[in-house]
Amino acid sequence: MIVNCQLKKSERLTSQLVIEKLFAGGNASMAAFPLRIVYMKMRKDGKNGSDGSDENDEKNGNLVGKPLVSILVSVPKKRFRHAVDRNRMKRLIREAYRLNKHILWNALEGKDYRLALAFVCITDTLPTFYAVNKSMKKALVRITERLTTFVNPNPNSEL
RNA sequence: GCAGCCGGACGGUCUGUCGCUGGAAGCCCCUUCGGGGGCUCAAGAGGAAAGUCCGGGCAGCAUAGGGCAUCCCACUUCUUAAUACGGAAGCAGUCCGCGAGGGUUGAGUAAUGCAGAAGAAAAUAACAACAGCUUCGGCUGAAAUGGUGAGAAGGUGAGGUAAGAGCUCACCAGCGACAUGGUGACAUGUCGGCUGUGCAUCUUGGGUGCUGCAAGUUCAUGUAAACCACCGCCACGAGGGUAGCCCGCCCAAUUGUUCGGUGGAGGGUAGAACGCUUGAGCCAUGAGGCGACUCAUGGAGUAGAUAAAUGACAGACAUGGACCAACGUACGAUGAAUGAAUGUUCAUCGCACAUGGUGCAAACAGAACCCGGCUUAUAGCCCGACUGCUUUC
RNA sequence: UGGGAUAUGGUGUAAUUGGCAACACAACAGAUUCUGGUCCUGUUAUUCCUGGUUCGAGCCCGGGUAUCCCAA
Repeated sequence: MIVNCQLKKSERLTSQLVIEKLFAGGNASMAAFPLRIVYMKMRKDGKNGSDGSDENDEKNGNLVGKPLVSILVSVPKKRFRHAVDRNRMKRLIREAYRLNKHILWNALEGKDYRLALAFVCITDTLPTFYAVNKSMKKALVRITERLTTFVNPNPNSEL
């Protein structure tokens, strides 16, 4: 199989420090209707901050290391009151990303930074999978365009 | 057949492609030898997982002991790990339903207090009206009638009387005593005196430590102000602790509080592992019991995430009701023919069933330490008991 | 996930064993004025919803709904 369609636990964003940094402000964000996407660049060699330095030291010899992109999915309780609907929305978003992640990964091949992504749901009604899939494709294409055209859209991440 | 009521069971199935989570006794690759990755294999949400209304397990802290207060519970007898939450079978009242049934209330009232407005009066009754006497001002008797109110001194009828009254009698409601039946709540009968309603305090009986897996344990990182021990100085005090009070107990003029110093111990932050899933559990059979339930025997059985897995897409089948099609069967209505008549035959219409096709519907809802109960939300379907109406025999 | 609290006009708050739902501001209408403001008068409530206890419920007791707070 040429296109990698897996989405493991290691590609999920779980560190509280990185999440706080991501939502602290100054990071680029964009809306694609059912979703709002916040993303942030991180240095690949682990000099970005104190978040993962020791882990990178451990795995320097390993070629795999950390994945190129870590993601986070968030569905607020205010929009969907029932846990069933929240779970379904998260599953739809995860599925759409899983099937379209090759767009980003191909663009990031050979670059010297990694990416942290957050998908936030901004709709009140449950969409179909087709709608989510369509807007996910559009959003990922737009992100790759931005990354290639603007070399440094986010000066905060260098500090 | 239709409508209903009570109890119980269930709450989609299968295939393909791509994925997620933890596990393994397998195989392969990498390795700093700690481990990591891939393949394969079998497993992976509920009847309510929900609300958090109760209780228990489990964990930590506290705790010599006793009494009172606070707080909780309250028809009876059982039942459960569980006093309270609950469950079963009953008792008494009340409301709804034609009924099967359903809802709801119920420890006691000896004492004390309160009961707005209305009303004469809300409990030592007397406004109008009644009766007797009268100097016509009133006095006396009595509590049936009127009006107010949720509630007006047991109710109805008869006797009785100046007028009246449980004053007397019969029946009824309530209270007490006795007898009988029942484990009991109570029921029935006899006798007695002659009886207001509601709430609270109260009385009686029983019970009650606090906090909750973000509990708690371990590891790594790491060093504050709170805490403990010792020392010092100035000032104040005779007591302090024991969860509210008292007794009791413990410490205490060699002390306590405040302040300063030294030492011990380790708070916060970010993280990993354990706790973490076999539990008062489930199913079957037999026995006991009206029943809830209990006992015995046998059997099956890997959800365990942590910014939080159990999914996405495509298709098939089953289920439900809707529409359409043609034909068949059964029933009913109308019309025609025939016949003295029941009837028979034909045509049209309606309805039901079976067949095929089309598209539709398919609920409520997602484990987070575990368990039991309750409550709430639920499309549809099945089983059993029973009720009402209609039809046939 | 585990604990806990609240809901009263448009807004902010009251309401004493349970007994006529009150106050301020705002809005609207009227009156006053040549007009506007001030002042005066009036109107605006199914006490979050729904059952129960009671003669009577904002208050007491069940069950829902919504909002908020605390604990890493």
